[in-house]
Amino acid sequence: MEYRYDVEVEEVCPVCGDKVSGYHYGLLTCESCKGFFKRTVQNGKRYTCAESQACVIDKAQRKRCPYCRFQKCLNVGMRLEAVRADRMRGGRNKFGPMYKRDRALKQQKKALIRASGLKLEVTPPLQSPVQTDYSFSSPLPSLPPVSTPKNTLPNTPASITTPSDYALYAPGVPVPAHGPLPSQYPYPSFPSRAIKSEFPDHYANGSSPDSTQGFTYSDHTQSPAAPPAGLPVPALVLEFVRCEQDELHVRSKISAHLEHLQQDQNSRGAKAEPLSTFGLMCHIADQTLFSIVEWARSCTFFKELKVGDQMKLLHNCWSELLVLDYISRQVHHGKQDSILLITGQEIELVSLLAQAGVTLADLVRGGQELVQHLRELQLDHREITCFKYLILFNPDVKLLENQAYVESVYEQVSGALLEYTLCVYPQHLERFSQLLLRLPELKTLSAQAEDYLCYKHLSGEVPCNNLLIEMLHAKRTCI
DNA sequence: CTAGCCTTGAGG
DNA sequence: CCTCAAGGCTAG
Ligand SMILES: [Zn+2]
Ligand SMILES: [Zn+2]
Repeated sequence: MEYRYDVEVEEVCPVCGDKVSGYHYGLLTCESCKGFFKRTVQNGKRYTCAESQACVIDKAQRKRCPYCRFQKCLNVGMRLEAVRADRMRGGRNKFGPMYKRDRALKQQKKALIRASGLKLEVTPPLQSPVQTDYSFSSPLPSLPPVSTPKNTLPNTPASITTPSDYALYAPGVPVPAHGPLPSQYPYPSFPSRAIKSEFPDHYANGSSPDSTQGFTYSDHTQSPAAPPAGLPVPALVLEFVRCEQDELHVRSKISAHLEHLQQDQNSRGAKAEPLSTFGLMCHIADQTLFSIVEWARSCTFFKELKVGDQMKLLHNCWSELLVLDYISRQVHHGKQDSILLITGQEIELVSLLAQAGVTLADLVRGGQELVQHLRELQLDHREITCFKYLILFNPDVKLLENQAYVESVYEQVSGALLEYTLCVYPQHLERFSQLLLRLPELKTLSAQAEDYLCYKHLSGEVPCNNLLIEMLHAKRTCI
């Protein structure tokens, strides 16, 4: 089998099935649907359906019922805001970065499917009596196979089903199918004018988990100093460190995002109330979460999993990873009476505790205890990295397609961490278990933080359209 | 109206 | 520079 490098799995227009010509108004569509959507929105067209508003739209029949065609355009997520009111040509709009992310994801998915697809031909079907060996051998890319059930259609994003999945992985939010509306144009959603519409007034359907995050394959060179004891750092640990994101890079991205937010806020004049401190914190957490997801998707082992399993793992541990990020920053920060934000800002603990309610104050105090404990243990950045993997590859997550793989990764990481702690502190045999005991504490904290966030959300204090809320939704039924 | 092809122009 | 999604144009 000759392999062409880019076997472009012929992408198809989600509206009519014709050939895709690029991203148009939020997603990949064909040229004709692009034009149709533009004409319709620019001229404020209203159509009516001669049948029961359920006409089939395909390449052959798309001309028959513009009403149903436009309806389908909206349903698949084409965005009214991307049609420009001023008809300005050229340039880029705010969807640019999103398109980039979507491309990166599609490419990654393709690679994943290819990898597992190839494996499928060699691996005997299910229940291999042979214990699969997932172990990590030294020259790195001996990455474990991911078994794939045969019925997976490479072309269908079968694993993307929930709204939160969509927000995470797809451009644009699909417009929920309203009943037969007097007008086809969706109602303007909330006064959440967080996202400016390019097209004026009542057509706007403001809702977009907009993010300025793009993919970065950071290849910064860490200098892995040999541990004091002179023993070699386990290869796995080195690999983990190599995959780490550059903190400064993440910081600058988040700072830029917040700056945008601020500008947006200002340009809207005095009409909008200024962003509260809590709101600001939510945005910071949200952006941090984006960077965490980005990290996970590009990290060793994780990217080998199928998207469905990736989602389950992330839904399970996002808050722990978020709290770990916070905690490890404080450990590194090293000051008792202030906390350090990812943006580089320092906040006095006293003033924070004074402003915070009881719940938040308890949370912060709980966090400080854990920080103190970890400082005493002299937790270093390599161990933090191992923590991230131990949290991500939680063997307790159920209903995974590749449970054994996740368990195996967990085992290997904890083995590597043990080895590492012994090579740094050969005399301190307790250290490994001391470290591991912090994980349940961290889990407790993160659960409390989730509860707190949920409460704040219910009282309407969390800014809309963020990944934070999507993640809460994914795990809970309370909202 | 439709849809293929053309021109623009901000962002990288 | 180049890219590529936005708008423009015009036969059919
Ligand atoms: Zn189409
Ligand atoms: Zn119809």
